[in-house]
Amino acid sequence: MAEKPAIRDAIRTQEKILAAAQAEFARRGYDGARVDAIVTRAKVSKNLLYHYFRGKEDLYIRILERTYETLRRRQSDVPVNGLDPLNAMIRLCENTFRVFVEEPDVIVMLNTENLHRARHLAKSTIIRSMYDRLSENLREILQAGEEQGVFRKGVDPVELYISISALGYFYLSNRHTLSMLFNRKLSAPENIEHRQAHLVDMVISYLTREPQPGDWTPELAR
Amino acid sequence: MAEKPAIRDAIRTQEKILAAAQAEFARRGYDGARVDAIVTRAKVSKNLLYHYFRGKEDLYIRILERTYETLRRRQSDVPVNGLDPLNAMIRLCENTFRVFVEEPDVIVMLNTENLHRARHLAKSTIIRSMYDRLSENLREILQAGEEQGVFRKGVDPVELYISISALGYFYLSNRHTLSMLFNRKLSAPENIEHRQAHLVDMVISYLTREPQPGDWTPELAR
DNA sequence: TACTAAACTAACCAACTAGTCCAACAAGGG
DNA sequence: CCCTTGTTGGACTAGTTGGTTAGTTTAGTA
Repeated sequence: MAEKPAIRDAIRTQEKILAAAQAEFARRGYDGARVDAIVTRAKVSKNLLYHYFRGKEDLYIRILERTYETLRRRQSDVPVNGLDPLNAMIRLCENTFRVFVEEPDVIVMLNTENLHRARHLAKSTIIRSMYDRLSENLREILQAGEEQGVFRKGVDPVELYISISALGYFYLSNRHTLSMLFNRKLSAPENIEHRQAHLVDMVISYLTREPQPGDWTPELAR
Repeated sequence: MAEKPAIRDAIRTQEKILAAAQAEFARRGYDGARVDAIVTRAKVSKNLLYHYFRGKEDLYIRILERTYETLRRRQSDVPVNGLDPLNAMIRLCENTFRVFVEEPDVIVMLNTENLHRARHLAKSTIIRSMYDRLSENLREILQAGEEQGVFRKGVDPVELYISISALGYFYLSNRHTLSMLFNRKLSAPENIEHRQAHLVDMVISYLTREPQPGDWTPELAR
């Protein structure tokens, strides 16, 4: 902000390349991305890319790491502590959804990485360490809610986190096909808002409903 | 069945090519898929592929159409009619999830198509016509449940369908990264079963809970 | 048996793609 | 002024990739 757009700034240049790489990978996926397209986007010569980075895969892993950093930072930069369990949970839901809405690149990166069966994620020790705190955090909220009698008992934190993510993620990641099939523009702001409310509604309904035995047959033993 | 594995059988050969193409596209996505890999998988010469199909994209669209056919057929081949709303809904949830579990290619194909922003889907009129009945069907179940006082009022069928899909789809499509981050093998059969029960639990909890005003602040107007 | 259409193949091609090499230029600090 | 560091340009390669050409084999039929 205070600095001029310096002509020769190694860090800034690398940042430009990374930004271009992110845009390209998030647009086309790993196999669809073109190194030439990245250097063009970054307005940088090809040599420079190979000067600062080992190559396409190296660049991809960097972007993947940044993706998870963004995800975790934005999920946890909320003062969830200090709130009562119900409002903490609502906040957590809204935050998770908001990240996906405001950082759409995240979704494509995660999809791409899953297409590759988490091959690159396996190589990155940094990312895996970021998820230790999450389920712990979630467990605390759940336990507090349980003790206060507002949440049902025995909720699995991981399963719940997956559900919270799922309700927003799928809506956004599959919005192109869904919009076409249901003739409804899912990315319209009012629909996004509506989805957020629906997400919160579902999660809280689930948590605040005491499951009655014999309520509905589990149907597992068919 | 009655026929021998005929040496020269045009239809059978095309089927072999399509099967190989599906395997390849579902494994690597559109850009990662290789035409050479398809002909090798199909044990067929390359030009035969170009004899029967226009090219890679044509083949891809064929597979995409088959994907949606499978999806819709397997979702609706259940006798949902005749059941009470609650059990009909449970069946619908289980079916939707089961398709994703048993036809994992579907997930990758849909992800791939969304990466390409439904570009190919837009070209296929056949697929779009398959989704007219779905939301109608869902609306009927919801209305019946509403009238019998077992479901809450004013549920949006499309929003609900997206949620039902989401809870299973995301779990499976992102299982590679999630398994690694949470140190839990999501594709283990017992976990799959567990997820199915959780999915049904969430959906039914949502539907059977009458939302109380002031229950939790919508938090939309911050 | 001669002929034909369809089924099928091997070899090839032109375009593309990730990555390299080398020579040079530009800016700023000492 | 020089030296380090940042940066560009262009030509190049080795391997891939989607797609084509030119031709062979097989089954059915008259």
